[in-house]
Order: sequence, then C-alpha cells, then structure tokens
Amino acid sequence: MPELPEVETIRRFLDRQVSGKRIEKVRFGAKRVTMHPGPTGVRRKLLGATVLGVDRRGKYLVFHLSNGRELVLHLGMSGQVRRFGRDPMHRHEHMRLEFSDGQTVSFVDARRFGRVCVIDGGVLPRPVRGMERLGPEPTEKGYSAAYLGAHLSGRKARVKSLLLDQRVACGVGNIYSDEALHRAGIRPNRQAGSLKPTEVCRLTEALGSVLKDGIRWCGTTMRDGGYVLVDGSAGSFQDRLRVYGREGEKCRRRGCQGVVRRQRVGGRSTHFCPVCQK
DNA sequence: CTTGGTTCCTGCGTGC
DNA sequence: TGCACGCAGGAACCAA
Repeated sequence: MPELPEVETIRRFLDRQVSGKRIEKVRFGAKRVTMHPGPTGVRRKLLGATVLGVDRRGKYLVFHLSNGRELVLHLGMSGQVRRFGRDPMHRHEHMRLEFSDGQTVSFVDARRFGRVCVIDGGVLPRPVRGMERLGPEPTEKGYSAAYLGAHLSGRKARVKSLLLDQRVACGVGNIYSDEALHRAGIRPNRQAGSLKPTEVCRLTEALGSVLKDGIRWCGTTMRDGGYVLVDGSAGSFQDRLRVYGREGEKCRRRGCQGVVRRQRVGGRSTHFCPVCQK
C-alpha cells in the first residue's frame, strides 16, 4: 500500500541511484501486468535512453528520459522497486532495467494492480490517465484550506472517501487518510459538506504534517510487507501510527483514554478514536 | 455530476 | 497438519 510518503522514499533513492545512467537492457517477467505499450514497445522506447531524473506526482513515479519520453510507474498496492542484480527473475518481477554501470532496478508486484507506462509525445496512455486529474500536492505550498474546502463543500460523501480521491488529496491512501483525520479530530464518516471552516483548516494542516512525517520516517511497512524500501528494509512510520491498524488499542493522543475502533467507511477499513474525533 | 458498488490479484490470517 | 475461505486495497469502470 504505497502512498505518497512511500513513493517519495522510493523516488529519493532512485533519483540518486539511476540519474545520469543509460538503460542498456530491459527484461520482462512471464506474468502479464498492465503495461503500455506492451513489453516490446516499452523495451524499444527505453533502450539507450539516459535517465535525467526521477520525479513523483501523487503516487506515480516519473522517470524523465533523455529521448524526451517518460517512464511512469504506479505501484498499485503491492508494487515494489527492488534490486536483484543478475539473479534469476524473481517470481513476481515484471520488469528489470539494467544500466550502463551494471546496476539493475526491478519492478515487482505480487497482486499486479500496478502499471508500467511509457509516455511518448505527452499523451497519457489509458492506464495512467488519472495522472492528469491529480490535484495539487498536499505537502506543498499550493495546497490550501480553500482548495480542500472547495472540494468538500456541498458534498454528501464521507470526508474519508473524498480524501481518497486523488483529485482532492493526491497521494493519500487508506493509512494516511485515517491518520490525518485523527490528527484533525474529525470522524471519518462525517459528511464532507458538514465540516466547519476551522475543521477544514485543521484537516489541511493535518494532511500536510502527516505526509511529511511519513516521508521523514521512510514510510509505513505493515507486517504483510507490501511496502519496503528499495534495499528490502522496512520503513519506520508504522511505529508512529496513531490509529491505523490499532483497533482495540489505546488512542495515542496525549491524555486521551479512548480505544481505537475500526469500521467500514466507503467500503474501506477505517480506524478512529471515538473520544477525540468528532 | 454524484455516489456507491464491482472488479482485478495474491498472500496471509482465521477457523474447522 | 492441511485446506477452504475471506479479507486487504488503488483506481478504473459501471449503474442508478
């Protein structure tokens, strides 16, 4: 379940590791994964190109290439970026790039919800079309209470569901939406339109701070091990989660005696403190 | 346009 | 011990 902080952690590694290097080999796994324009086309469009840098937009990783194209990776929920060197292809490995210095970078994804796309000529292929609808980055200056408020006002949907909408809060997924709502003291099942201006402000603030904290601690690795760093190690933010995955445990807000509850909201498993979240 | 439900997929925890 | 089962979820897609 890589969300913004997890993808950003991977991005920082990749940007340092592969920038300035030329792609010399492209290998694919046996299983089919969403890929545009298919393995043969992807190989043809990548071979010989040098990586200029690696960016992130929401949960998308964007490799800028010297041939004017962009390689876009979305990790879905179980996608990983790993390095296997010259080992035989891993069971769930879908694409391995080999660089001019012999380094390799692999895309691994057991559940195959992830996508690999090459953007050529600026037109977004179907599988990554969502990228052009992404809202502003909640961790950056351009993200304001006015923006969030405009997307929540008049809406009957639960506030949590809208936080999962990438047009409203890009990069946010199930973990960080629960954590942001807890920090803001807002119940996930509130109707979005019922939030008062002060609550929208608190939520805006909470979104930014929880995502930045997630990045600071290199992301959240849950026991099922979906997300790991490129070297296979775990992040550390799981130890600092205040509600997510803590059903039945005590709320971590200072002085609060509440017990974390879990409930389905908008079809998603949702965690909150019934005492300090109104 | 909004909203909520369904689908894809595999690994893991649970219960018998 | 082994197996069936259900759950987890990002986002495209569909139905009302």
